[in-house]
Order: sequence, then C-alpha cells, then structure tokens
Amino acid sequence: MTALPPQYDPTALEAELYRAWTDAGLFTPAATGRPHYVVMMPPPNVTSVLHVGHGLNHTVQDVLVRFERMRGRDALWLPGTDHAGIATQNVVERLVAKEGQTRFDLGREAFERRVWDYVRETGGSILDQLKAIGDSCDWTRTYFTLDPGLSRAVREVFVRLYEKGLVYRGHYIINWCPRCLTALSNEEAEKADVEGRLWSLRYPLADGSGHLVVATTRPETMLGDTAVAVHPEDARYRHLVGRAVRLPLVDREIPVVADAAIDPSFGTGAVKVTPAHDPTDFEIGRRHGLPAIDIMTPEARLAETVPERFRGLDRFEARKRVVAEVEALGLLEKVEAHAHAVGHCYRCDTVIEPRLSDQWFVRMAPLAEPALRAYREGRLRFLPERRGDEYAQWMENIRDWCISRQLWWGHRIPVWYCDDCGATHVSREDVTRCRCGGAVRQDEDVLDTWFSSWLVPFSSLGWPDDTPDLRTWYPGDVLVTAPEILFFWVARMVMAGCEFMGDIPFHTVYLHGTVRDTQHRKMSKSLGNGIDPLEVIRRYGADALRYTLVSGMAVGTDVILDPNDLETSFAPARNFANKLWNAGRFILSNVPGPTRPLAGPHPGALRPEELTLADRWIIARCDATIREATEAYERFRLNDAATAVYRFLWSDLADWYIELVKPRLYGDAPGGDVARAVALRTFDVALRLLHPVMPFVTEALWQKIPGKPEGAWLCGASWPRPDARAAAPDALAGFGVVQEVVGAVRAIRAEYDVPPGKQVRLFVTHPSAAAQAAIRAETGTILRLAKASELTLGESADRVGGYAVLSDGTGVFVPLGDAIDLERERARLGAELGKLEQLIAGQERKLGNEQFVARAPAEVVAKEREKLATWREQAALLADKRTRLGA
RNA sequence: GGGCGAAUAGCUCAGCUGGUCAGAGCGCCUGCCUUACACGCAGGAUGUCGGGGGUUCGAGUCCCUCUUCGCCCACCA
Repeated sequence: MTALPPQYDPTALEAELYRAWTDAGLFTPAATGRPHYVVMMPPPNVTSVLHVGHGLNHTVQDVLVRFERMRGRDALWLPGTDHAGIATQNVVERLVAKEGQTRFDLGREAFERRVWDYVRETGGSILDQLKAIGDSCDWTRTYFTLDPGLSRAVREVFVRLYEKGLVYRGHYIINWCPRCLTALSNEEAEKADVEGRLWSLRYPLADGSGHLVVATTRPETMLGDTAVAVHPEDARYRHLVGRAVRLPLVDREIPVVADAAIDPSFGTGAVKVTPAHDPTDFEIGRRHGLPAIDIMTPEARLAETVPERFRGLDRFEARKRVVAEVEALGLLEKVEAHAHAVGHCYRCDTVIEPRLSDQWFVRMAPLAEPALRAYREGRLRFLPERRGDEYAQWMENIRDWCISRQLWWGHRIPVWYCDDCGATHVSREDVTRCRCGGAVRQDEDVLDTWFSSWLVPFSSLGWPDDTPDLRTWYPGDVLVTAPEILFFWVARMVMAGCEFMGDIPFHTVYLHGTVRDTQHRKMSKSLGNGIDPLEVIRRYGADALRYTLVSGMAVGTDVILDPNDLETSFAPARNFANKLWNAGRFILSNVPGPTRPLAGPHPGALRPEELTLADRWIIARCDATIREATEAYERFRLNDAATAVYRFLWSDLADWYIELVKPRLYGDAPGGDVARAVALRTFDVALRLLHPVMPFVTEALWQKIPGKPEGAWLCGASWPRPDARAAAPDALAGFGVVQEVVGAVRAIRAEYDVPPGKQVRLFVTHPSAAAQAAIRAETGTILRLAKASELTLGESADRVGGYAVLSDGTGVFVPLGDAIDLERERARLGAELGKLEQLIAGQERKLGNEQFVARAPAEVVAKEREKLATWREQAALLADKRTRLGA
C-alpha cells in the first residue's frame, strides 16, 4: 500500500471523499421495502450563512442518519431551503437602500425580480456549506419553499382550510412591526423583559367634580382613548360608571364603563381604554360599543387622528411630549419604575406595536386537538421529555394564527376580490374575472413563511399528488432541531400532518441545545461572539468540528465553546483524528493482505486456543464497545457513543493492544497471523462505530483495509454486531491484572527515578489464582511493557525496593538496589529534604511571631499555616522514601 | 405572575433505576524525540459533588429549603 503521511490532513481528503459518496449515490436511498428512516432537515433560510448553530444541528442529524443507514435502513435525509419572507426581503431591501432606493421606488414586480435574482445568485451557498460539514442528505430531492410544487401545496392547504371554515379574514389587533411594515404572528413577537415606567395620569371628570387616575406604560396611546374602564364590583368607582371624563390634551369626553376584565387590585383599578392599540382594550371596546381610533401610521408615527401638534411624531417622541404636556397641566400623578414584557420583532428586534387591521387567520383549536392527542397517547415523543410539556401547554392554549404578511416576498394569498359585485374568490387556480364579469384584483398580501414550511414533511414529497415518494417516505421518523422553533415549525408540522395526511409526520422530536460562549451567551453576529464553522473546518477538519460538538452535548444541554480560543475547543478532537490516523497507519502497514476470519465456520477461522489473553481481551472490549455505542446512538446519547469509541480506540487499542502486539507483527513471529486478524478486525469495527461522528477520517482509513470489497464505502457499510463466539468477558478481568502489574511497576519506576532504559527485576507476591493465570499467560507482555528483565512469582530476598498492592490484593515488588544508583538517589533525596527543612524552619519562625499572627489578616495567616502543613507532609514522604532506600 | 431546568477538579462537562461514582478531556507538575503518532508516550497533583436541613444501613444520586444562573409561558394596563 502507499505510505500514508504521519499527520492527518483533513483538507486534502474531505472534499474528495464527499464527492465520492455522492457520486456513488450513497445519500439517495432506494426504496427497498426495508424499514425506512426519514429525517426532514429544518430548511435553512435561503440567504443564511452557515453558523455554528447549523453545525450542531446538522451534525446531530447526520450522525443519526449515518448510523441508521449503516444499520440497514433506507435512510432519507431530505434537504431544502426556506424563502424566509421577512428575513430575505429585509436583506434585499438593505441592498436596494444602498442604491438610495426603497422597494416602493422599484415597485412590486421589479422588487420581486430583484429578490429572485439575489436568491438565484447566492441562495445555494448555504447548501454547499452544509456539504463541508459532511451532511449525508439526498441532494437529488432538494426543495425550495417557493418551488412550483410546494407553492401548489400552499394554495391547496389555504383553500381547503378556507372551505372548512378554518381560514378566515378578520379585523383584530395584531402584532405589527413598524420597521418591517407587516403583521406578525404571536410567536414572531418575542417577549422581552424591559425596565419601563408606569405613568399615572389624572383624567378630570366632565362635570368638574374631581378626577380619575389611570395608569399606563404607553402614555402616547391616550390620544386614542375612547373610555375609562373599572371593575363592575369596585365600590370606589361604582358611582362613576356611566358618567364621563374629559380626556386631557384631546379635550374629548369619554365614558366610564364597567368591565370584568379589569383587575381592581392593580394600580388604581381604573384603566384607560384604547381599542385600536391594545388587545384587551379592543375586547372591552367591542363589549361596550366604543369607537376605535387608530392614532398611528404603519411606521408608528402619530396620525391625522390626533391633535395637530402631535402629528408625525415618532411614537417614543410622542410619549415624551404627551407626558410633558400632561405634567404641565398638573395631571401627572406619579411615575414609577415598572418591569414588564414587551414584544419585539423576531427579525429586526423593533418594539412591536399592537395594531388594528384586517388580516387572514387560521382557526387553530380544531387542528391542535389531534396533535395534542398524538402526544398524550405517546405516539409523539420529545427529547428531552420536558419539552413535551411545553408543546402540550402551547397546544392547550392555542390561539388563532395570523398568516397574512404585508410583504412582497412570499406566497401571494390566493384570494381575489371583485370591485364590481364585492365577491371574494378563494381559489386553487388564478382568477382573472369575476362571475359577474367584473375585473378582480388579488389580495396584496403574502403568507407567513411558516405557512409553507409547516407542510414540508409531505409537500416536499409531491403532495397534494399521491406520488410514490409520498407513499414511501411519509410519515418520517425523527425531527432534529433547536427548541426555538418548537412552536413556529415543529408543532405546526404535527398539526398539518394530522390534518392533511391523517398521521403525524414523525414520532420523535429531538430538541438539542444551543451553542453558547463561555459567558453562556448565545452566539450571534451582533455580539461578535460567533464561531465560523468553515474556519474550524479549515483549521481542524470537519471531523474535529463534529466530534467537538457531539461530545460537548448531552441530551438537552447547551454546548459551551470559547470563540476566542478555538485551539482549546477543537484541538483535542483534531488530535483524536490524528491518533486514529496513526493507529490506522501502523495497523495497515503491518497487515499486508486479507486476514483470517476471527470466528465462524470458515476453514481458516481462528481457533479459540490460538488466541492469547490479550487477543481475547481486546475482542471482548471491542464487543462491549459495540454494545455501548449502539445503545448510546439509539438513545440519542451521542456524546456517550463518541466517548465510548474514543476510549476503545485510544485507551484500549492504541495504548495497550497495539503496543503489546508489536513483537508478534514484526517478521514471521509466531501468532502473527492471529494478531493481524484481531488487530484488523477490531480496528475495522472501531472505524464503523465512529463513522457517524467522524465520517471523513474513518472512510479514508477504511478504504485502505485489506480485503475490502472493490468499490465499497464505509458510508454504506454494515453496522458491526457483537460476535458472541469470539467474545471472552472473562478476559476483561484477567487482562486487567496484567494492566495493573504493568502500571504498578511504571509508577514505582517513576517514583524512584529509575532511568528509562534500565531493566528491573519484578516479584509478584501472593497472587490470586486468577492473577496467577493471567500473569503466566502474558509474562512476555508484562516484561516488555514494564521494562523488566525477569518476573518471579514469589517473595524476593531483597529488602530495598518499591512495593505496590493491586486491587485484588496481589503484591508487586521491584528491588531497587541494583536498578538505581542508591547513593545518588539518597543524596538527591537528602538535598531535597534539606531544602524543605530550611523552608519549614523559616515558616515556623514566621508563624511563631506573635506580631505576625495577631496583625496579618486571618486569611493570610491561614494560608501560611497551610503552606507549612504541606511542606511538613512532603518532608515526611521524602524521609520515608529515603528509609526505603536503606539510608 | 405561573411552570421547568441547571449548579461536580483552574476550564468545559460525564456520572441514566441511591451502595468501586468521586470520573473524562483540556490545563498544570515530573520524566521521555521508545522506528504509528511530541496533534505523542509514561507517571503525578487537584474536588467538604452550590449552602443548610431531612429520609436511608448507605446520597452528587431521593425529599424540603435557601442562593445563583438559565429556559418556556402569561392581554395586570
């Protein structure tokens, strides 16, 4: 075989291996009829740039898919991109702004073309970046949520829900982003705690008999007040209900109404009512027939409906102005600090303005019912389990979904209005003319991005047509994502699956953690604390990135990485890949051709009596690792799986088996063929077990395995199974003794500074029966690894030496009289002891000084006392050592 | 305001159904360029398992409480 370089160079191999896998079609499953394993990739935004969050999410998915593929399931991981309405439109709007224009300058059609150009130009890059991570998804099925097929599914769903009465148009208070100029769903309005203020304002009674005090966090909205509300049972205000107050600044008379929605214990128990700008107030307004005065423009500036001096002011400017004027009138009762939650746009973080408008909604309760049932009946499970409660809680309190967006980028709402007869057409096909013959115009709005992504488990497979793909791959199995989109996407996919396919789209939802920095802050562009996965791949390799992410992640916990120290984070995994590489180099260079089968009916198979204790031990360890890793992968404990294989490869195979088997591999030493067979087989197994996590380095090595079938890829190879015939659990204990003996001698050598090249004699005293057998079986190994010239079972005549007791009580004795220069060693110890005694004497003087003890801070004194104690202990140890050397 | 997590070596974390669980990696200390690997090998030090109380023959592991961080939900203006 061609010599492999001593350092693994990921960049030289990864791209080529990836191409080989795709060329071989390994990621495109054939529908063989075997059990399938289907994972829907959370479609990244088409404009997004790969960040480490993708890295984590995709590594987890890829590990699971590769594992199940090797287990023989038809594994489909279906990739796609999301048109991401608001996010993408914002990106292009910024580009247009650089040219000094707005989308309104361009006009709708031109702007849409501009977005399409942008998407076509840059849209694929995120997918290419995913390939660098090693994603084994089926690129032949890649979709985009604005593809014709998926767009047809969107229309079909809209029309069907409309026909069932589950889609409706309504006039309500919705969450409005004054910067994006669109309505948002409740989920898209992220609540954030804000340290705000609560202003108490006096509203004079219209008859001049006094005033009412109302409290508000948004004083500017008073310009749109149309009532003051109190609780009907509130004795303080009962006499005022039905009377009127005079709204300051506006000079408008508004009624005092009684409404049960008011909490008498909060503030003064009297509330200003602004039906056009608050959901609760809107409901109160409805119940009492109050007018709703919209006082704001879409940009959240004050509108024509307020007194002239306020018009055009930004809402926060207006707030200051209103407060100032109220105060000038002597009507500001008080201002208090007030912490409360305020909605922010999840795309641009602008403070949400509740706004009254006409929007399209989905009635969700009927859709939630079967989705909730699936969870309650255990057909749908969550990892970690507690996330299931969040899901259930959300489903139980589900609110209608505002799906219309005042954007230009997205699926246009399939509704046409006739201006002549006023008819509304909701249609799967484009409508060009009304029944009445009049012209029609399509609804200007587009649909929420999530209105297309909630369908992907089936729309990506050809729905609404009844395609073979759909029949084969629906329902899927596992959904892997971050908890942030549990409601946006996961919960809604379950509802859509139940409604349109009659079955949930996956049975398991695995919600992994978030990648955070060492201060536990989420990594983000704005904080500048991100880690660029491509840089990590460039410097350490994709395998190192993957291994680091996987091993840092227990089920449901976050992954903490230091963006300022990639070396600390990623070098260990890179080192592991290199270790694997070198173990492979060694084994492969010593195994020139195919080896004998380990066990079984084959004529050349190894016979049990040919195996040494060490052979049986490594086979047993290998089998145990197969069980451990397999179970861990099955239980989504990817970190445990990674750790198990790491331990086996490094601590067992490399540190022990390879070391001890060397003499058998060189030349024509006896037992060489057995050693080669065992080494190759266990190494092959380890490569398979590790492949899901580190696909590249394992594949590169596996390609060199002698006897590998022509054209076979580890990526498509079978998952290893424990081989009961070759397994030897008893060897675990036996070889454990061997390891302990070697370890004990090494420790003694280190302790007494025995020169590295110096051979020692070794006595094993009163060994247990099992220990005796093990030591006899591997005497050669012990002598070599302990650098001992002879091993005697029994007592030694020497008195000077190092002694150790093993866990089973077996004693290990190393005479040292002839192994070290006793005089020199005694002198060394004596010198060390002398230095220490001087230090101790000085310290004792210091602590004997009453001035010091009385005046120095207590902690300092304590620290000095500790030092003294430590030195005394060290001195005692040195003295003991010297005694053992016969001094 | 409700609900839920987490606090274990200097750092990042394992420790799943109470009894070799006091661990791993990194870092640190001491030797080694031993012909697979110095991205390595061998040896070593380090923790009142957040504080307090309880259950138990026995508790990082169960219960209560306190402290500190984090997450989800919520129309008290």
